[in-house]
This record gives sequence, structure tokens and C-alpha cells, in this order.
Amino acid sequence: MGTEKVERRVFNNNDDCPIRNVVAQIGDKWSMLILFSLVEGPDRFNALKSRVVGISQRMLTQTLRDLEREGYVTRTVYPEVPVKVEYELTEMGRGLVKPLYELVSWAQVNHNEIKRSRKAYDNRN
Amino acid sequence: MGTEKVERRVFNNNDDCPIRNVVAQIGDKWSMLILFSLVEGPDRFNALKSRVVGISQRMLTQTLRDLEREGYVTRTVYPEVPVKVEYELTEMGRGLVKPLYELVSWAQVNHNEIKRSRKAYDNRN
DNA sequence: CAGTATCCTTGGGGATACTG
DNA sequence: CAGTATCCCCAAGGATACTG
Repeated sequence: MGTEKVERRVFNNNDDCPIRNVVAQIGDKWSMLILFSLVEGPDRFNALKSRVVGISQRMLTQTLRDLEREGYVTRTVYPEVPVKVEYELTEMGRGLVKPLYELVSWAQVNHNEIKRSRKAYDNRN
Repeated sequence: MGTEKVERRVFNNNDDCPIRNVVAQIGDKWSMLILFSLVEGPDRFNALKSRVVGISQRMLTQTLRDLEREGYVTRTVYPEVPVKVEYELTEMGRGLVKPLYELVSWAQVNHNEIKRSRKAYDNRN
């Protein structure tokens, strides 16, 4: 038998790569936190701001706009005085949260082992 | 009945948040692509470099070190001449790939709808 | 209340040259 | 082959002030 040539997957950076085009979009600092905040139901701008601890007004606005553009979130303006704006997950947004939740659950379970690994690595380097 | 106060989750930015401490780490530009490249088996530095299209030598090294530090990847040096270095997923790394795969599958399925949403958003803005 | 508009800083990441 | 070492740049994101 000769050597066997194994064909291995190549990860291109074109527009069809779902990692680079879909996952990358929610891999920023705030997207996931906002999505999870909205799982419990629609919420208003300033309520979100106080629940996503540490986010600035600027980044909350910007990230919500991005999530809206992707189709994960709807923005509804109620013309009261003062104005009231509610953000809510779309059906697609709720669908996205499921695999994200699996990921976060995994992270919770493995958090301690990861912390241990970091310490061990830092000690031997 | 009075108004009902619904207790909503708050996302703090302390060290115990798995999103900010575990997921954030793999939310960078290259980590996921490298993890998926290694699913098919151990691989060498330059082989990885050519499969993860577009990555620079610098970022491949750096990201591999980070993945090693987290405990997702092992680095094995074979003292041949020239030296041979193999990277391989740990058991934890293989565990992480599962929820990641769910996420990427979701992304693939919904990629078209997301693209449509982006266009619609851009047209009305 | 729910944002804009500006300014500014940091660090993620690219390009290139060099090495055990 | 598998990296370091530098230099450099841009964009993500923070802080602050202002507004319909």
C-alpha cells in the first residue's frame, strides 16, 4: 500500500463562508449579551443599557442596529412623549439563540477547567 | 392585582461570566477557523497556514498559543531536522467543537435569509 | 427617553525581515 | 519548517457633550 492522500478542508475567505459572514458578526464584544438579554422578552433601550453592564450608549445603539440589520431584532417606536422604543427578537433571532445557548452552557460547564489550563500554561511559560 | 415586577437577568462583567470569559476568547477572527481545521486530525503549522486562507504567520502563531493556553489544543514538537510541529485538539477542544458546529450549521441554513435582511435594511436606510 | 455627533485611545491584526 | 521581532495602520470601542 502506498501513502494515502487525505483531502482536507480548506477555509476560504469568500462571501459564502458562514463562519466569516454570520458567526463573525455576533462574535463582537456585545452582540451575544444583548441577544441573551432579549430572550426574556422585548425590552427598552435604557433598560437594556442597565442590564448589559458596562456597555456604552454608543455601542448599544450601534450593536442593536447591526442586529436589526442582520434580521435578529426588530425596533419598534411608540410615539409617546417621551418616546418609547422597544427591541424584540425576531423568529430568526430566537432561532439563533438556541445554538448560542448550547455554546454558553458548554462554556459554563468547562469554565473551571479552562481557568486551570490558563494557570498551568502561564506557570510553565 | 397590582403591576407585576418581572425580575430580569443582568449581565455583569465579572470573571464568572462564561460569555465574557470563554466565548469571547474564541470570538476573534481566526480561532474558530483553526479549531475546525483541526477537527479532521492533527496538523502541522504550515499545512494549517495554507488551509486557513488569508491568515498571517503571526496570527496563526498567536492564535494557536491562545488556543493552547485555553486548553483546546496541544502542541507537539518532533525534534527532526527541520523541526516538525503538530497541533491537535484536546478532548476539551473536541468538546467545544460540537456546540460550535451547531452554530455554524445554523449559520449555513440561515445565511440567505440574513443576506436578504441586510439588503432590505440597507435599502430602507 | 433614546438617541447623535465628536474626539480620542487601544490593541487586533497585516506586512516584512530575520533565525534556530 | 516553524517560528520571532518590528513596524505600522485601522477600526472597535470608550468618554463626553448635545438634542428631538
